[in-house]
Amino acid sequence: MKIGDLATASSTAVDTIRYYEREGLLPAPGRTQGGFRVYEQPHLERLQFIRYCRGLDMSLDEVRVLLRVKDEPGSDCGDVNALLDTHIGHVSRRIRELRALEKQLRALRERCGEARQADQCGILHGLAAAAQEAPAAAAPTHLRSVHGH
Amino acid sequence: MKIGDLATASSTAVDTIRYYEREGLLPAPGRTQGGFRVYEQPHLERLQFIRYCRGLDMSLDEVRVLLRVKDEPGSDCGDVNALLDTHIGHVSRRIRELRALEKQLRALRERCGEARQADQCGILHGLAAAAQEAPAAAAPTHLRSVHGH
DNA sequence: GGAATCCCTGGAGCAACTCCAGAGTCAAGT
DNA sequence: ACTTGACTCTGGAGTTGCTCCAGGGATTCC
Repeated sequence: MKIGDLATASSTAVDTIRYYEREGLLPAPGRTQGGFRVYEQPHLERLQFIRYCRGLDMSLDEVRVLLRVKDEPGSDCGDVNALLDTHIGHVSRRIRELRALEKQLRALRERCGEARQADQCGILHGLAAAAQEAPAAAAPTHLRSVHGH
Repeated sequence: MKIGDLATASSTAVDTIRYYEREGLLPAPGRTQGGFRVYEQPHLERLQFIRYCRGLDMSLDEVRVLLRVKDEPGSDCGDVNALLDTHIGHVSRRIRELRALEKQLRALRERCGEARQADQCGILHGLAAAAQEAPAAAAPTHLRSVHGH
């Protein structure tokens, strides 16, 4: 199958497939005489594995670890367990952060019921005051995504 | 004050301050004869406002909207309310996504109690099977961060 | 006046793609 | 056989919000 077929079969953009190849996640496939990539079933399965892991919010580096263990059937899967534990930790921390954030945002939103003049907007005032009064919290303390830091 | 003082006072990296200036979030300050930036109190307040909003996980584009309204005291703050509502929506959707994700990950983790040979690892098997059996879910359906799409 | 510390600009690099231009290849229809 | 249209190729730039140089100049302190 050609790259377009693989893209359809895996619901992945063609550019993303080529990107994974450059990144060493997918092995370089065969080529036609004209230079088109030709994929087989194992490529599809590997790609689906990668996409599924990405769907679980793993980074490509994390996926790389999984693939490396997967590629050596005799190896020990301790790394996989550890990776998953760490990843679960990241996800639940991020959930806690976002819950706190949501609370803050809802409190802020309550300060301005509906549109008025900007200089009387409770939200803008609230933000300005909070920025002054909470200099420690003024710097972002939480992670942007589940990965990071 | 010079850029380093502003950086200290706002817990912001010097590079970040220059970046905000390039991005038009902070007005270009005065300069010494030698070309050093010289900031006044209003700069600090504006920067703290920006950093606080970033701490609330707003994008710089969102902050830009807030600042624009803030800069025109007579204007209507409807945009601010709308922005906050949208942002709260993003955050709570992201929380829901991450909760579902956490559940999936914990279920997966249960499949391999401790380290064994990779080809018998319940996690790797679970991932491979899920990738096959859930072709619709194979493509990431959720957002990476609270922003996106 | 010399050293240490600051500051300047411009550009590259991160993650994980996405989108483009300009050129070549392939399959189907006539 | 030839044309058309859809597909594919490579290489490079753009995205977000910074961060981290290198190779200079400015200031300040002793």
